Amino acid sequence: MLKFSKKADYGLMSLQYIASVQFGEVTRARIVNTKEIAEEYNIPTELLAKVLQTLAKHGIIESHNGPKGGYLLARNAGAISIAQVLEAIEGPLGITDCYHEKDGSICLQQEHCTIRTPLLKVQDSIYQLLNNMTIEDMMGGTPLITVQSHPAAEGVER
Amino acid sequence: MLKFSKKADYGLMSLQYIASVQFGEVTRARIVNTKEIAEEYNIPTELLAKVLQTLAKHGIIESHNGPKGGYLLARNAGAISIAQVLEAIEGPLGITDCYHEKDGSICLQQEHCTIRTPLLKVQDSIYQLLNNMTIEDMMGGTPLITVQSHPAAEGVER
DNA sequence: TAATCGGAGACTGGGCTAGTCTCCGATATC
DNA sequence: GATATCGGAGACTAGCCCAGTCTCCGATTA
Repeated sequence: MLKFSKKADYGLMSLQYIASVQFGEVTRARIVNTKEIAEEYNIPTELLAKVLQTLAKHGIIESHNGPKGGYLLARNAGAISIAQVLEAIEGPLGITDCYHEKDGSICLQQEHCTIRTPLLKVQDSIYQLLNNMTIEDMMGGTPLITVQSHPAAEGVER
Repeated sequence: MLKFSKKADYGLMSLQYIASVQFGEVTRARIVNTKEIAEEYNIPTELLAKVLQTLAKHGIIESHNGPKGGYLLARNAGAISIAQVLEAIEGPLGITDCYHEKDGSICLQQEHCTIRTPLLKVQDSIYQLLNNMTIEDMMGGTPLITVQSHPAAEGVER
């Protein structure tokens, strides 16, 4: 449940990669193109292209056309939150349908719905969480860590 | 993004309703059946039946067969967390596929994946959030509140 | 001018969600 | 004990959306 789309994963990986190349100390700062990222992470090139185009359209990265073209972060990695990336790729956060009834569809439960308000609090909390974590925060991540499902958290502890 | 399934919504609404009938002060405590909840919230009866069966199978509610049968909360509303309900209905929490590779499918990005560890922290935070809110907490909710998308939270503020 | 990049649209297959239908077993009531 | 009312469970379906592919275009650099 509550899964990110693959596009979102790809987006986050790409941003993390671009940031590491652009601001990392290992190699000299340079522009990064779609193909390079796709090969690095084994992502289908043309799908990744769409993701990066979306991020560029939302002003998260800058695109540069032509040979030797590619992408650069539009602002510092510490100024790009996960929430912004997810919203760009997956659209606005909405735990429940009724929080953005764009298509005019009306919630049949609306008349007696009692979970709308409390769930909105949950949604806002999650949003804060995602909005407070940035690409920069993600860059300390060590690859190839074996991860167990969700360790501690079991039952209601209050 | 990050949307609950309708089944999850239905489950939460039902639990809230059952709790209000079972522990509420308005009417005398009584057992509640599928049809009653379905009519109250305009939910397809047979779909709701499946949801309730799932919740019963996970020990969140007790089922009683036969005429005058129905459901009761298996424990106090304060001891049923949203996380438990969602896990019963939608399966284990997994922000990203790689956190439960049951089907043996291997993440192609695994070799160089750098977002796995940081995203796991996000996931755990969300889990804590959902695990700390209970059906009882949801029962103060006022129906028919008009809700704007997500008000405050804008940009990265730290 | 040609090669290399991003931009953008149409298109497709597959899986999942939401919902329906049908039959079965359990049990309260008369 | 017969019957009506409940939950239990499985098969089935329509539709949507995600993931991925293909194709063509425009921009830019060498």
